[in-house]
Amino acid sequence: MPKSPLKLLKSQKRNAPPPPAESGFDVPKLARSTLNEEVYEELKQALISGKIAPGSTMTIRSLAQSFGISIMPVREALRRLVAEHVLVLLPNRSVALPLFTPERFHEITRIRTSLEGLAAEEGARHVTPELFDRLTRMTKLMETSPNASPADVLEWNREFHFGLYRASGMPVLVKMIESLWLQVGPLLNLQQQVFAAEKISVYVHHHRALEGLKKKKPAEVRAAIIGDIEDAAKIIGARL
Amino acid sequence: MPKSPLKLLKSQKRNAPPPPAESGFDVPKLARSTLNEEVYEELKQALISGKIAPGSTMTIRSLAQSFGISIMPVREALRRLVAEHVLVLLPNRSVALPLFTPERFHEITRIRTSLEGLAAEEGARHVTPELFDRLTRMTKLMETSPNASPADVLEWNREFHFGLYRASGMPVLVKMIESLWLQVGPLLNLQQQVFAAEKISVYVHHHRALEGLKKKKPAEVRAAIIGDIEDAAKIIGARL
DNA sequence: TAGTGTAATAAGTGATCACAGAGAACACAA
DNA sequence: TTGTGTTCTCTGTGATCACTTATTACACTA
Repeated sequence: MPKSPLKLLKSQKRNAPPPPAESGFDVPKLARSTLNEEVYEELKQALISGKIAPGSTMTIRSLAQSFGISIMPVREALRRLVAEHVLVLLPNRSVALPLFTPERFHEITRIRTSLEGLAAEEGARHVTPELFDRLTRMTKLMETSPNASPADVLEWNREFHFGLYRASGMPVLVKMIESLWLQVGPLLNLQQQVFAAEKISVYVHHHRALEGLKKKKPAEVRAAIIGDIEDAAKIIGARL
Repeated sequence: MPKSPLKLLKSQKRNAPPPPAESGFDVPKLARSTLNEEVYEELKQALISGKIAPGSTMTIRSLAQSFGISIMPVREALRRLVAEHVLVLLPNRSVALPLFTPERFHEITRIRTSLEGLAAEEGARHVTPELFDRLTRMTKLMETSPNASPADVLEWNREFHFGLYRASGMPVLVKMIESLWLQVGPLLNLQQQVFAAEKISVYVHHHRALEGLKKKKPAEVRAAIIGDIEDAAKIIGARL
């Protein structure tokens, strides 16, 4: 089991003396974010961008040292990711990014079709013209940017899906789908690389969804999103 | 916003000198459980048994004092429950059991029908004769125990549902459903009290499910479970 | 009496320390 | 060389302390 050193961010010590002067006005900072949230976001980002290999373990202390902070915020961030099933607790009580078995992947795909199908159908019922334009723009962006980085394409794809899902007005559902995307995060990256390499286009499903939105047929939107998920899963599933 | 004192358990201090002798054999203790897990389980139990009122806030220190331990395990247990959306983080960063709005309840019900429908249908495909017997027994138990405590009935009902769901062989799905049940936990208790008071029987759905299992018609099992969820939700939804 | 500003208290966050268990490294014997 | 036992290090868990922020209480003034 490889151990990832994970030198993500070498920030300065926190309890070192404060920066020299800091004279002048402070920015309002509406929502003071805590250190553990920053670590959480940082780790999440590392996961979805494929910087951490599935199966690798990580220790609290080494991460804390990489971040240049004490172990407390790292501890909380890791436990949160475990609670969200993004990381798993090994019997030794150390945390690891779970390995993807074909069974687990297949199961998550089935759950995704069920949940995202619901979100898509309900989102279709509440779609506004502005949202429709944004979704169209995202799809165009993906199609007409052959040289875009996989990370960019993934981000556009994410915006397309979640833009539609959020329109459902079902925040709990959206959170659950986000959690599922996080769990398949390491694979999404692989998926996009395969797509880019083999020039596979799954945008037919996006177009079907847009069509369904225009015709105000929520059931068609649902079918299109499910097709999108299943087609992508077929590619990845074959490579597990 | 009421503050629940929550005197759950007055255990002895942890870092007090160890018990006098402890001579004799220790039980093997396969999985050494940590203090934060115990607190987590304890709080979970308090939630599903309705001991904590929705909307009430709780503080780390007061809980720690109730348990007679330091704040660390309580801190981790609370954050875990927040990560699982059982508790919410208020803007003040204090935690609370969320209030149930009709919208949230309705949304969770829709998600439940989607997810539990899937689990029921898939469970029906893998049901064994032994499991069928157990499910039949649970239903009989519920029907023929007019004086059973609501907590007992809830437990039997839970075993019926999750026994079926677990047969699906989809552990991720089962975990997600468990999380949803936890979120509606405070209402499940209310529900059972209403049922007991008004002698409402929802067991027709259980019988339909058993029938579907016997006839090997997974789709019918799905429909029965969805009917069960929606009927129960109708009762509760009307009282929100 | 009502409103406001200040002091006192409580609570969450982060750092550090202490401890116990697991794992690795190493030395010694067969 | 291989197996075994011991030691040492590493890691997670829990306790305690320090700090900052938010809430409450209280006193003073209009």
